[in-house]
Amino acid sequence: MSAGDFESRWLAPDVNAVWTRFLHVTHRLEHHIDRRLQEQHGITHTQYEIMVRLADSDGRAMRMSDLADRIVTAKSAVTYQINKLSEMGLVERRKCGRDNRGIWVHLTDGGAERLEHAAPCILSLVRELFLDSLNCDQAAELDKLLGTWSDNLDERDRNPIGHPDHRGLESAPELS
Amino acid sequence: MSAGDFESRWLAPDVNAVWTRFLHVTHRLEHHIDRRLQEQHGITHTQYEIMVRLADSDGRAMRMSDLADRIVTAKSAVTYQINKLSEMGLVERRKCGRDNRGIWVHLTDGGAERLEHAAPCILSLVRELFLDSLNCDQAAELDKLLGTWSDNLDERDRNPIGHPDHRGLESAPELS
DNA sequence: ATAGGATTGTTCGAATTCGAACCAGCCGCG
DNA sequence: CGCGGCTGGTTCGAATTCGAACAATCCTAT
Repeated sequence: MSAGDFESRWLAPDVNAVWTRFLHVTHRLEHHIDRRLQEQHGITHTQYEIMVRLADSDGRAMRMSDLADRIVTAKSAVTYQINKLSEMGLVERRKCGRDNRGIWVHLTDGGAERLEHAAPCILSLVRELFLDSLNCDQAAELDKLLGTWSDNLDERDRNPIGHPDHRGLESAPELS
Repeated sequence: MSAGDFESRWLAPDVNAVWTRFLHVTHRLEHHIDRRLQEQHGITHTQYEIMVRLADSDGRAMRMSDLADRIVTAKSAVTYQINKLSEMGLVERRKCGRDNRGIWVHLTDGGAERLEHAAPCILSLVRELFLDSLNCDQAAELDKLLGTWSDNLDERDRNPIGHPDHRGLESAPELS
């Protein structure tokens, strides 16, 4: 926490510390947004995310599974949330002819309206907390990093069993 | 998703898209690590985090409240987890003389051992997914960004009611 | 056609999280 | 002293999440 400490970290930050801070900041960000969203608009961050994803999609609709993938939760959780949103009238289930088991979740007009009411508020929050701190170069750099991480995860998911070409245990067992 | 699309995003990424990707990657990372941790070591990511924080602290001990702050969850959730870890014998509650209501959570020897068993595995995972993709400059840059975001959150928490000097609604109401 | 295998969504019970209410023990001020 | 206000932890009930099991449907290859 001393100035010297900070200075040295700035120049060559401990990579493990970066991961720790990443987790911490990430959680704080989400927690903050979630709370704000519930207090001022009566919806969860998950629900908000679902509605945003729907609004962004062609025909304001998505399949359940695709939603689960985007939001990164269990399918059952999506079912649960869609039930809730459906009861609130913000969302609607419709069968789509092609695939008789598939279901399309549609954002209703009410849902779109509700979203348009909430979005500016939380977008400005995101900007203030997150985006405004990025200059153009940093945004590009971060975007690139996100892409790399995403690719790493993709590869992992494609080949779930531990990489045979990577024995990961020869490196530091320290706990920081 | 086309090559041109990617190219242009690389050069001048849409800031809103950066936030979206950030959320997505963040969730995937945590999900992945959580699953691995449970499958191979029988503990939750939260539990792991708690134990790491304890191991990193002086005397391998922390106060409940401080833990709640670090992990960023409700105090009740910490109580719950500490009960669990305590039943598993990985952690121990002790009163500290000074403040009769305060409680110090200690990492037991068993806990330390368990942690030392799990840590290399998940550290190598974190490296592979996250850290190895950072060169030195990027790590420094990211660290700096994390600091900024953290400061933003600090200021927010210090002054919870919407900043009077910031009217956030004049900007784009688009939902992407 | 048709059996086997994958995919889609739901249901169910268990685990976890949250917030609000609550009980102490600390502190400052009369 | 002794009365309010704070802080640290717990308890409780409600909300949410997860994974596994299930049912229905599609797909592919014989």
